[in-house]
Amino acid sequence: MARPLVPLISIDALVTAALELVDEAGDFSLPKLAKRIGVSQSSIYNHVSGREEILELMRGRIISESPYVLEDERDWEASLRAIVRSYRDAFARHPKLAPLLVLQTVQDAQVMALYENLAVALEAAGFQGRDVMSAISTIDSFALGFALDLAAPDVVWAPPAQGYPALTSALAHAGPTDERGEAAFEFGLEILIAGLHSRLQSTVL
Amino acid sequence: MARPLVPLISIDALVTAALELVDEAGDFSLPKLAKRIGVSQSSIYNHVSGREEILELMRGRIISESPYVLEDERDWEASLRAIVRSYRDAFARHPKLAPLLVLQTVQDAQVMALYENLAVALEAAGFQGRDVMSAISTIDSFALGFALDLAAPDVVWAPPAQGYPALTSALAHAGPTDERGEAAFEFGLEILIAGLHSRLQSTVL
DNA sequence: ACCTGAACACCGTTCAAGT
DNA sequence: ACCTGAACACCGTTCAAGT
Repeated sequence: MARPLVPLISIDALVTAALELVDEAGDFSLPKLAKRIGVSQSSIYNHVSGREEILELMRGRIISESPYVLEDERDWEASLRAIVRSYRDAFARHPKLAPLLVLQTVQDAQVMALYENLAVALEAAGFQGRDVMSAISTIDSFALGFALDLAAPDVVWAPPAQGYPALTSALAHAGPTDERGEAAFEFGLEILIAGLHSRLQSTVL
Repeated sequence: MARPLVPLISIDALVTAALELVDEAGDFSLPKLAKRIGVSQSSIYNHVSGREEILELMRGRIISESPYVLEDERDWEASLRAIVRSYRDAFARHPKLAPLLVLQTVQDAQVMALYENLAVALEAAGFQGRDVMSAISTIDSFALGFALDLAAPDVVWAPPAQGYPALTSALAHAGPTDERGEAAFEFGLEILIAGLHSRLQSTVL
């Protein structure tokens, strides 16, 4: 077979299949991707520059699948909540994807727009100068960290029976895994916002 | 050559060489590691179960190279600062390592002890029940996120000239890269602690 | 116990050849 | 323009063979 009348591959189908592989197995490879869409490995390169671009397309896809609405530009707290929550939800639907993306620089325009909105909200809040960038970093670290937490459910959460009493007791009170993740995220978001408020007050004075 | 009188490989030398490779190139492979210590690829398996164990050993190494001292058990804020700072410093010395470790579950005892100390400090602060675990998750996300930030210096930080005014302006005020990372971490740590304080007050009332 | 070399089943990417 | 198959340079891991 050579060139077909209708292309066998679309970028959309490519991204969908790659995302399915990641959701199922935690990773994807070009051979497996090719097999899934019934095409030869090398023909993928007619649509995409390589593995990295596919990863970046996946980032764009999940971000756009989890849109956020900024109701009132002046309510920075609501904006910040909406943005962080949407970012986290995007990865909650594809937890295995987060670890694959941390190796790579963001290029997706949607994600860039998300950070722009964050910067706008923080200026509206009253942050100035270098603090705007510091706050973005902090929020970014927080959101990324929680996205990764979703992919690694038993990082801390299975200590040996002996020798970690406080940790074991904390775990016993935490409830089942999914609730725990949800509760932790809500807790963290409150901490973050309370911390930002407190910082604003001490700067203004 | 067969079995030498003195082993050619020590785990210590293995980990050191692997860490050098990661620091230099952002990754390591068994062939390259073998070449660096002048040994054949397969002999590595006489000392270590495989790639994953080497990664886990690297985690242990950098954590133990960045010790923390808990001066006063009752001063939870100081304890928390010391722990988070030490964790972050460990990765600051080997920024390229962080992305490689997020794919993997923590098994290192030193790291487990670090979380135990965190749990103790949070209970001393007055957190109870599921909040202890939520607070650990939040601190963990924060520390991990900042560690990753060190490895990806230009994630957000190079937006296109057009279309991202708030982000571009924030960047302009942020200063050089290294200072920016340092300032952001200090800012974030203050936010985190202020947020935890605020949460404690509102729960007590 | 510890090393070697060969082998295996995987990768991502390139490229000439086809229509 | 878009597909194929073969080729290349890489992986991680296993295993029989040596001392």
